[in-house]
Amino acid sequence: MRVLRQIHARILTRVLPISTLSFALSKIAAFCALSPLGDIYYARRVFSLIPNQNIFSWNSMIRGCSLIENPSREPVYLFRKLVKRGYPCPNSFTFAFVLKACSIVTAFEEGRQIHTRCLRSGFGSSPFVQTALVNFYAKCEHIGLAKMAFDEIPERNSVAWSTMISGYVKVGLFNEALGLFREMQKAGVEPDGVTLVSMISACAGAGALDIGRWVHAYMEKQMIDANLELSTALVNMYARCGCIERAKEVFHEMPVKDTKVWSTMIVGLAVNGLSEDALEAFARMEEAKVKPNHVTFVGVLSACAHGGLVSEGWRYWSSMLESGIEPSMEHYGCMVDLLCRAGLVHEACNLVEDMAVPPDPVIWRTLLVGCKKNKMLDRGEIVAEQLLELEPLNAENYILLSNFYASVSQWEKKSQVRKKMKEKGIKAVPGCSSIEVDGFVHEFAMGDWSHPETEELAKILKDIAERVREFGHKPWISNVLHNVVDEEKESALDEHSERLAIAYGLLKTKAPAVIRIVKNLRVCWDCHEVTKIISKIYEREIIVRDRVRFHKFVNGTCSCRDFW
DNA sequence: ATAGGGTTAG
Repeated sequence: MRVLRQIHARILTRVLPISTLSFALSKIAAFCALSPLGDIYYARRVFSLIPNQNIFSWNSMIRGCSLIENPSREPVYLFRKLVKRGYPCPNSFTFAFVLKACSIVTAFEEGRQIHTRCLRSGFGSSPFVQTALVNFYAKCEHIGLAKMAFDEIPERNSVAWSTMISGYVKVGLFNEALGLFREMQKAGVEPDGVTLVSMISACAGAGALDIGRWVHAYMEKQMIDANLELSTALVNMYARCGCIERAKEVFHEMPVKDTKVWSTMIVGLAVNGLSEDALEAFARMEEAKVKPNHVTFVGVLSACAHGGLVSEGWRYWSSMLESGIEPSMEHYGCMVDLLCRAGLVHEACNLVEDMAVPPDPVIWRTLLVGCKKNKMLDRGEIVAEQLLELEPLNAENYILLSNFYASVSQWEKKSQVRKKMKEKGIKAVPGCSSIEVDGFVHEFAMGDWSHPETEELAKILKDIAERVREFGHKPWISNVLHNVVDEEKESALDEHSERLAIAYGLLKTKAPAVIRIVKNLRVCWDCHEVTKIISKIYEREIIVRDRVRFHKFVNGTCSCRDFW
């Protein structure tokens, strides 16, 4: 920037033809706006001094303002100003840049209007604009609109496909992402490194280990360089598929490791129940002089929470504050979780009271779970009141409170909660589990019998139920409605989605293949018990990833040591 | 005379 300022000063001392001056200033403005070494304030000043600003300078400014650290809607305002002035005329670059800006700040309405204007101006057929539109709608989580924009692209290159695939990943539609990749291959478009990063993320989200392994092998076959992004995605994928050994291998082979991949590894170890290893990795990270950030500490603190390591948790909490990281909601969440799991609900409440910002629903929910586990009815009711006031339309809250009342035999209050839920027309998020078989991810919702192989599935489920009962297991019925007859209660538990997915795994795979399940909610106590028994009587290793962590069931025991 | 779309950790 120092040299640039000198050049700028020299230009101003000379008498130059206006077009030359304009060109020189526009180059200076572009550098200041776009280079990582630039200075957006300087760019704005130079831009305002350019005689006859042409479209190049406008485009640089629009793009530059969206590249800064905390982008605002400034690019959109610049664009509006440009349109209002009527000169110079926006081109396809302008639309691509401003749409990108809208995607960064998720300015949905603004982007929609720009889309309309773009079609009117005849730039709807530019492949760059088309891809920018797909990206914009996907980032705003309007995935249907993104898909419509994608479908309208006549010639799709790998960038267009990657955009749509990453869009699906962004909104959690992992199976759709995997399906689109198959289509991409059918269409004969070669995936590149960026496509594979999104694919690996999709596999991580879906728990699709076999496809993930395939992508890894494909990468090596095509000699696609394992760069930082790809390696990080792989570490994450293996860890989130319960293959922590493979995750470690990829991690150790990396020549350069940044904060993100260290954090990935730490979180991966933590969710796999390897708390000590996660803390050990954190120590190595410090030795390697890689600076931890707020995400790293989320991993470290959650490792402490899952391992029940209270004093360590406080120690890392202090060291986080010392290193100047402001505790975020998630950090408080980890600490509250840690304290509640250890039965220190009062301490958790004190911490929440000391928070500088108002607690979010996650914090209240964690506290409520803590109160439930420790049967603290009065405290729990106070917490529940806060939670329902903050989030009156979330079914999960009512179900949690209802189960809380059930666990302390407060049947009257329990039915009141259910009634309130019904009155408000709130529907529970259905439990959903998936399993990957032969390269396809099969999804099962609770009590859903729409799977094509439903008859065989029913047979296995019956077999499981009988053998589990013979084994001496008694379902814990207060977890379900108390006002139905006992038999019905048991069958409702039998139909929890993970049971269906496990049954499908038993049907479709043979020992010693591991049965890997991904669940969208946390496992209930009964399912946890039953899965332990299944692992023993069917002699199969079963790995369940629930919403928070892994359970590895082997020969009747679980890696979480019944602490989750 | 000048430039561009898709990617990694909670």
